Amino acid sequence: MSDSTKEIPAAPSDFIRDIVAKHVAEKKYPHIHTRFPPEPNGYLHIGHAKSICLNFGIAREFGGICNLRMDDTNPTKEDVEYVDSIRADVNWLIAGWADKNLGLNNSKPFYASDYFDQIYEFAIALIKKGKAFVCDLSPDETDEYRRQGKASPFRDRSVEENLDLFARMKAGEFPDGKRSLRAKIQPDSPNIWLRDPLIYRIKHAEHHQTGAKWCIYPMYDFAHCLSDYIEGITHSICTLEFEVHRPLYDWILESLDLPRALPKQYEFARLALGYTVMSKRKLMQLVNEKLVTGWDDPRMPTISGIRRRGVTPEALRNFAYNIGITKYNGITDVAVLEHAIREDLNKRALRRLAVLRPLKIVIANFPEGKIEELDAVNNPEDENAGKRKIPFSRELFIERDDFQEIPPPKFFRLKPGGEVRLKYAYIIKCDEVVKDASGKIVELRCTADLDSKSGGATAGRKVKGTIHWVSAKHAIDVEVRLYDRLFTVPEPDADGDFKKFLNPHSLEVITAKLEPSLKDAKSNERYQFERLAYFALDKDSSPEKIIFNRTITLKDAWAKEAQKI
RNA sequence: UGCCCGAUGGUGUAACGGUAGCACAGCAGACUCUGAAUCUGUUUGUCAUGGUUCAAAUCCAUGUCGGGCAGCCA
Repeated sequence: MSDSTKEIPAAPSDFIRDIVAKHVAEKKYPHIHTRFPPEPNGYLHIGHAKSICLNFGIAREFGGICNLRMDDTNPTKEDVEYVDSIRADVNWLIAGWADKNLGLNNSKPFYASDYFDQIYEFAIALIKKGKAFVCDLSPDETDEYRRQGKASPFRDRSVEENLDLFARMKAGEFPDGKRSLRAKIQPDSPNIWLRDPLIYRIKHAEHHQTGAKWCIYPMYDFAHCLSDYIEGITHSICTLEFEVHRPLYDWILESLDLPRALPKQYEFARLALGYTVMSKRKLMQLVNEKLVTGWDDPRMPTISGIRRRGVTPEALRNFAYNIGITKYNGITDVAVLEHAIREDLNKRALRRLAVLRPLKIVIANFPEGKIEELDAVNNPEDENAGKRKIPFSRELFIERDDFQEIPPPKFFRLKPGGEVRLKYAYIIKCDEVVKDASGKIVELRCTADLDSKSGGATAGRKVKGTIHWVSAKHAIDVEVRLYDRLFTVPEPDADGDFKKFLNPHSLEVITAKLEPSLKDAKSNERYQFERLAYFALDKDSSPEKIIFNRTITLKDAWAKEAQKI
């Protein structure tokens, strides 16, 4: 099987795609048009990635377009910093996959705020139809009336008075909260969102896009369906909590007697992932309280954090594909994400030798000063990745974990008197354990079977274990950041304070010994330090100070076995 | 409390009235110059009770459990 056919999974199927496919078959719309509408009030997280993959995936599979739209109707919570991060994250996730299906407005995202003039006109049209009114009730009174299903006493104002008052709201004559524009639907509807919902509120606040132009802003329910209509969206896909809003979405559009086909809203379950939190509020808390280094901290479930950690967009997309789309609110096992990451990295990562926690060994029968250049395979999964040379000498470092003075059963690494193969090099035997005054092992004296090198006379000799190593005088000392799960429990936000479940060991910074070729590591490459984990250069890495992030460990069957003992 | 939505192995998902399948995880084994990868085998499931039907995970009713909404947030 060729790689290209292997890498493109069969088009996924789910209840939303089934609906779209049916509409395509019926030729219900000239073309399919979706949208991804984040509010720029925080960074995108992996839950948004699910939505991006759904919306752009549909556009891609059905030859349509997916608009990137900032849902920016609440200026007091939003910021351009977030606009910029959202653009970067979306572009990164869809690059080379659905970038041709990305709908932009003069190479910029769409903004709901671009439509404020039109939305205002739609509000006036609604007033003229007698379907909206200006209400003088205070916020508290409004709540109370709606709870009781009671009509506002201002419900029956004349169209003229409503028009006048709404114009004066816009002109800035009233303070925040003094009046609002409400849809006139049904004060005692069983659906709260049909109980004459607010569609415009007064907010004397500058907007990051429209500046000081407005002091009234449309509510989500009013702006969203109209933005969809204005952009010609056919399928407006959102998460389950908007399900109860759907009748309002339809009511607004139908009440306006619009000439073109109306968009329809469909809802799916948002992603919940084990061992993390997903709400923007909680993520913001972690950032503000400096419990992480920022929105793009590699431990964060944000797209920027995941990217910085070293995960590729392909892995994230495969994950999104694997979890499916339903209306069931479940919690996805992180193992599914981790599997998608490992599967992707296994195919692409360049293999390298690196020792995280060094233990010095001396090969007594290897001449002092002699250096051998050994051939090493860059990627056994990809022949085209070629080979490289790694230096071998008398003094080496091996992983401390790879030696046990008193080995447990089934330990087939190095032990006193035991043999092990040094990857790409010789079979060695441990002759002597050297300790310091405190009893700590500081060095191992070994001898090598000098014929056992690859291609040598005894190269075929079987020993149970193979371990990695670096040449002591050639290895480079590099900062390596070892990341682990941010939380210690599968559902940190199940109840109470999620912060008490923060994993104190979610980051460990060490100086590791790497094979010299890693001096030239590239930020767009992925590396596997053999037998350990996958790594990528951190965004703060420079030639002067190289920094590696551990993206994810290799599966470790020995750790599991050792636990049983 | 009212309204809305949902329920298939441990987890996530498929089966669209006709053989309950897939992935992850788990377990056992093979292979291995990565205890990785790969390969083989395997444990575990239709929320409950009624009804419709030759036939129900699927349709209907009731119940149970879970989620959402009840901001001038989105």
